[in-house]
Amino acid sequence: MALKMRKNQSGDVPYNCPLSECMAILGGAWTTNLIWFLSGGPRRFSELKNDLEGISAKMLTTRLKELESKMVVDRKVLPTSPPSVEYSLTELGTELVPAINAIVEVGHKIKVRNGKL
Amino acid sequence: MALKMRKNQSGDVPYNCPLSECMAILGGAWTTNLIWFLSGGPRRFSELKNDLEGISAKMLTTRLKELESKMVVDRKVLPTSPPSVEYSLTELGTELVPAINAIVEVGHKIKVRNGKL
DNA sequence: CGGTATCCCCCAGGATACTG
DNA sequence: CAGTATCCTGGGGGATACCG
Repeated sequence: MALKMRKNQSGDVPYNCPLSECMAILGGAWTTNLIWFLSGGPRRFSELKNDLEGISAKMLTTRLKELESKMVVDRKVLPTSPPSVEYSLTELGTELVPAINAIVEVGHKIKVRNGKL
Repeated sequence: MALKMRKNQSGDVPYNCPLSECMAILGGAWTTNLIWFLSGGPRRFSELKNDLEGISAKMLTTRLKELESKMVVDRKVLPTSPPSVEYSLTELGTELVPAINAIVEVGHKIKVRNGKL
């Protein structure tokens, strides 16, 4: 199912372990998938919207902006008509890929092991 | 900040990529940290509550039950008085650790690189 | 100690409509 | 095509109180 992420009411940081920094990036719903698809190479807005089947334009924009502000994703506007925008992983974003791959790998193991969670 | 995870309204699976299985496990708020602390060895309820500073008993119970039902965590009641309960990672849970370590590692890189996200 | 029960807040994110 | 604006909702999860 889709996952949503929220801050808690206090707004404080509960992550008191080494996971904080990276989870702050990977935390948002769709985020890991977004990075996963971008890891295949630059991708345009509408392509990503297709990749992430079911995501709303609003959330895609939100996540992309968030990742852009965190220097994970690069946004490049191509001077075409109609305008097209290309998103790609920054160097930092690329560094997240191994972690995501590790997740994918375990996910696969789980799937193989017992077709169902 | 603390992260909350929610299902979407449709209840459908948006994860249309290899991340689904594992993220379904790691998705919950506190979950990665919980597994992280358990990776150090068996731990009791109150110890975990201390580890995960700020978590409510309710959520800790919820997450532990969820992970137990997903065969990630094992719950063992020790016949002591007062009663104590020991939680530990199952074999499956142990397989999640490398993925989490990968996340930790990237998080550390990020921290080193620019002390702030 | 190791939980469960209740109450309720809150915002991530979906749906829809519109723009340059 | 690539968004932005607005409205709304549901369930995650905090706070608190209580139990065996």
